[in-house]
Amino acid sequence: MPVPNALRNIAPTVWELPVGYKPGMLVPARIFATEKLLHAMDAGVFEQVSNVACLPGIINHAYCMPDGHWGYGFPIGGLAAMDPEAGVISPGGIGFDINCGMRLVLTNLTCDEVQPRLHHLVDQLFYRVPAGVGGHGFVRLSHDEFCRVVEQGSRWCLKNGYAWPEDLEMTEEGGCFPGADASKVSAKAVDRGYNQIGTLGSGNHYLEIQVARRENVFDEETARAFGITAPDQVVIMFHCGSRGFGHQVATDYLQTFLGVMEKKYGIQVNDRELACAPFRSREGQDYFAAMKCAVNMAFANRQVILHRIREVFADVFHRDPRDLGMNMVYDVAHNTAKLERHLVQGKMREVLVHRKGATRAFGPGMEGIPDCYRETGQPVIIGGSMETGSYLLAGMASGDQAFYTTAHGSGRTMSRHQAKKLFKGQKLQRDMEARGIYVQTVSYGGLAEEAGAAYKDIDDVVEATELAGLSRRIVKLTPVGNVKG
DNA sequence: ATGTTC
Repeated sequence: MPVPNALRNIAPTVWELPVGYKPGMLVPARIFATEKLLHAMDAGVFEQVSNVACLPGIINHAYCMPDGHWGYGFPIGGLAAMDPEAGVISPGGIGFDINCGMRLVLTNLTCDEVQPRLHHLVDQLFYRVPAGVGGHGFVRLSHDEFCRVVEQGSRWCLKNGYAWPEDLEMTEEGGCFPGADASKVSAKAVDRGYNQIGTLGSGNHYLEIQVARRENVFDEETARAFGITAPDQVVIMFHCGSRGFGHQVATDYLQTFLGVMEKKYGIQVNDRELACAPFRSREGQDYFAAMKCAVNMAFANRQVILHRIREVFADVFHRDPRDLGMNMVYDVAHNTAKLERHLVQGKMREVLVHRKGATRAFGPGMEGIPDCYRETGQPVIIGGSMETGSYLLAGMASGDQAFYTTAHGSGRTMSRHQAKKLFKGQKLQRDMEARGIYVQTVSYGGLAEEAGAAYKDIDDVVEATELAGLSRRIVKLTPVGNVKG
């Protein structure tokens, strides 16, 4: 793919489109990538990241991570920090699947211990963690009770027996963004979401049994701090978000913003998909409060899924989940907007950070990460495709160059439509089983869309984040079992 | 991503 002529190489893994690349840019646009990944990016990335650079109140740069690709308004892999007083909030900078994120859970089992029961284990997970479009969960909630879930997130789960106390500490922001207000959420969103707690969803959402092979440990000391202590230790990784609920919240407020952006607030954008409102406006604050509900719904969703996973392991291995060492490493969000304090031009100040397909990666010693990770920096979980593996990384002090943010996954190289034409789900399932990965899916078409070859090489993506100083590799994790939504 | 095109 040809890159724009105006693109300048600032450092080996940093590329910049200067102000003036297109009219209206307030700051330069920065792309983190190796030369190989840069050339694998679609033209939409350059178009979209430079459009983001035109949004009112943007600070420093508009950014795109190494796994960046074309998305709704913002690129997926997009990062933009706004001045909360003069800037805007934009749903396109967060994504439809609000608080889509990753959770990584330990076990003290080895691959050899799991292997004889792997099929049964994956089948049970497939049966007990509902997946697929329109899937509904086993938690029966009234609409009113669901409103408490979305205001309290993981705290609701703790009160209702779905969490261990320490799970909350190992979740970004304790599993609850404060200030969530269910009265800012439409009845339609509540109606779509109230029966979706504890469900995986579809698309690239999955639940995976993985192995930390000894030869894939990059930093043994940090791995140990993250709970990876034994050769061929088995871990569980899953990826999902706020389901139909978050989707409806995003849809509702995109509509609202389109109605007021120009007429009421006089804001012009290059693309209607960048619909936004001043952060301090009524509409902006309402969306922020509703978005937090979706964030908390996703935290609660992943928490209830973890509860179900623990039940399945207890049944399959006839042992208590505590005895199986099923503690969380961490839970990271990769589709959010959040007020954070950052050093901007030598001054600590509050900024509104939009991360869309981009993971917070706080470095060592920073406020807001668990004490046990103070020395190492926060754990960062980056999911690859179901065929090629995933990574556990750590935040770095040099992450300050991008508001302590890193990549979130592989990034697609082809559309879902193309992948479906190229791959056949049933054959893929057989091929993967021959290579030691047992897959269960609700949809063979959906499986084909997620073929490893439809994604960039995860090794390339994490290498780029490390070279750029955004996050460093700790352990590569290899899949042996997968439940595909 | 998504009661996958109100």
